[in-house]
Amino acid sequence: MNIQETLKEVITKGIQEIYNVSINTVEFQATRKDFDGDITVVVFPFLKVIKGNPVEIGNKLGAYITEKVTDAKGFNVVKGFLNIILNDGYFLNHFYSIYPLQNFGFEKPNPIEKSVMVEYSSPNTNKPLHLGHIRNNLLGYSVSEIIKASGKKVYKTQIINDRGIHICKSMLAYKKFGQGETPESSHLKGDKLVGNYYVKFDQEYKKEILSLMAKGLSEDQAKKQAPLLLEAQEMLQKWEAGDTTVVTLWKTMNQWVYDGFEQTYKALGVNFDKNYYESNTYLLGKDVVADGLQKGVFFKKDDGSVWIDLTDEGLDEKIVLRSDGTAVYMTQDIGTAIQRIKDYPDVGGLVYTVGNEQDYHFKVLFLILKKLGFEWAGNLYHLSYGMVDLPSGKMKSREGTVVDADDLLLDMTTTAREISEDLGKLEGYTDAEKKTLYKTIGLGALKYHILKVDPKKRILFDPKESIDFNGNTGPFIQYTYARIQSILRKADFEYDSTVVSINLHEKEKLVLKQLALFPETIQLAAENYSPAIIANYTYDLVKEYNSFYQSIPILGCGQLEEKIFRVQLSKKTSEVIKSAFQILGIEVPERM
RNA sequence: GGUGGCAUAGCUCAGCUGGAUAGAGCACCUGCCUUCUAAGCAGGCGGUCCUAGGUUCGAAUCCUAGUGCCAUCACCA
Repeated sequence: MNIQETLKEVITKGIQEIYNVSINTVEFQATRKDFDGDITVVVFPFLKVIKGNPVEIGNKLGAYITEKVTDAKGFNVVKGFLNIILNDGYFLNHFYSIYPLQNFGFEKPNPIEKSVMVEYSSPNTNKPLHLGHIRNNLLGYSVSEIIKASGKKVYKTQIINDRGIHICKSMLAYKKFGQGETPESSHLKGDKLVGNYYVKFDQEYKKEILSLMAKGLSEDQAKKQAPLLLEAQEMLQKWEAGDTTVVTLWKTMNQWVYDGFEQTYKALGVNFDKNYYESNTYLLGKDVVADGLQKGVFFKKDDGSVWIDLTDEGLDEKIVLRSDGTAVYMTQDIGTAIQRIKDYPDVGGLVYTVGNEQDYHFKVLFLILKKLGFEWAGNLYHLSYGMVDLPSGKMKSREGTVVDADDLLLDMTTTAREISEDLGKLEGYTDAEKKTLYKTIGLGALKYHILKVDPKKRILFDPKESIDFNGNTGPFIQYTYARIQSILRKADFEYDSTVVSINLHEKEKLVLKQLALFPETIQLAAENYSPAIIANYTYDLVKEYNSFYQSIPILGCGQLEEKIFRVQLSKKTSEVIKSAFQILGIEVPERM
């Protein structure tokens, strides 16, 4: 039983004995640093059943607790706060209960719990990945790992948007202007090459619009009648009809893009258990809609289009099937969700990592699935995150105002190299080791920078201002890890024994307390789908550790038992740093 | 206009189910490398927690109204 439960029992009993009233909750909080004590009981809520002065009640309770609870050695009362001071033995016991654990804080997959499928990335195959995708990928990957660590099996997936008018646009531009260019001939990454033609299409299309407008058409007319657009639409029809030439080109260009994406994913350190392709799923869902129409979940309008009426839920009517019987995005998403549960019957819930511009779409999707009566429909979550904007505003691929993912990753590595070379601490490292390290640090800086922010908040990214490597940053935490590794390398004595008879230093206690919070932090982060909670926890841990590190000697400590304990404490701290960063998708270096 | 999100130090952000004097980092200023890695530590400066009401012993946190920014409301994705 943990100390909080023990205290709750004792307090309940104490209040019964002293005041002859019963209470059912006790409010605890960690004692603030500027007060003496370890755990605090808030007395105010008791005033509802006990009339009296909170300080007096606090004193009586404090005395009762110190008498009954062996781990409590003293107390003080400030206003209505009863601060309880615990014995060092309590902290040491707790430490040795977690010290030997391999994956402290991680819950083993619970066989009773249903698995979760997390979708993230889900790119279009007509342009390269940019900073917005990076946020998506980092969030999706990390949330997957966090849920896993919280005790559920997780499948990572993406749906690749490999068909549609936008794909035809780059295909058409390539056909017209490509002159047989390939990634090999141009030495371009495949996704970059294809992206160039997407931009090219837009440029040529705009020219056509202008010339049509010069001939007297309105802007709207010109946009609809531009020959390039008509041709792209025609291409889409041919694709849907299975036209060999179009499909061959589509396959070729998509493969280029996949190869390019694969490189970027690898560089980012993300992966997937299962890929879905829109070209396979876009027709799914139609049967379900027909079914739902029979059941009366949907209704048909005179023109044959099928809708759902969500006005009762405060939303609008939403189309689920066009009048010509073709599927819209929603149709597909309904079908894909059902398909996923079919493919993975152990999955009991889905998480969609998609930007907050699609909040409405997912609200509707979830409602529809619920109305269709799927029992898992209550376990759908839209991991909605804020946009990554530039000082100039939104990133737009067609206008070239994007921060390219590959470029950014390279920049981060370069910065890491420059800083490392300046500091010059890598004597004895081979060039290959250094290269790996620069990547670890650069990537760590970027990932931490993005993940430490609450997902729902938008991020303003200024390419001119470099991402920090000092303060509340990834490299700072990695650095602390590396410092501890250095200590462990130098600790050339046995430090396996259990230490019992030492007086804990205040700084040691602070580190211990923070370590103890790791398991509940993982659960909290999983419940909130928030890597930011893990990031902030880790930062707090590292701050406490550094303060300890710098104010008392570890290896230089003359007293053997204390020295052993300090090494053990350091070791455990580094393990937790590593675990926490692992679920953020960030690596830690042995030296830096 | 309807709906949703966000608003905390000059800048970037924490602040768990309401609790003590609202916390970090960056920037600026002071100290600390002949002792375990100074990508660090210790300290200083800096706040009408958007505004106005309300609930409460107690509100940055909950409720209402307003303001600002963003998103969304298509037989688009």
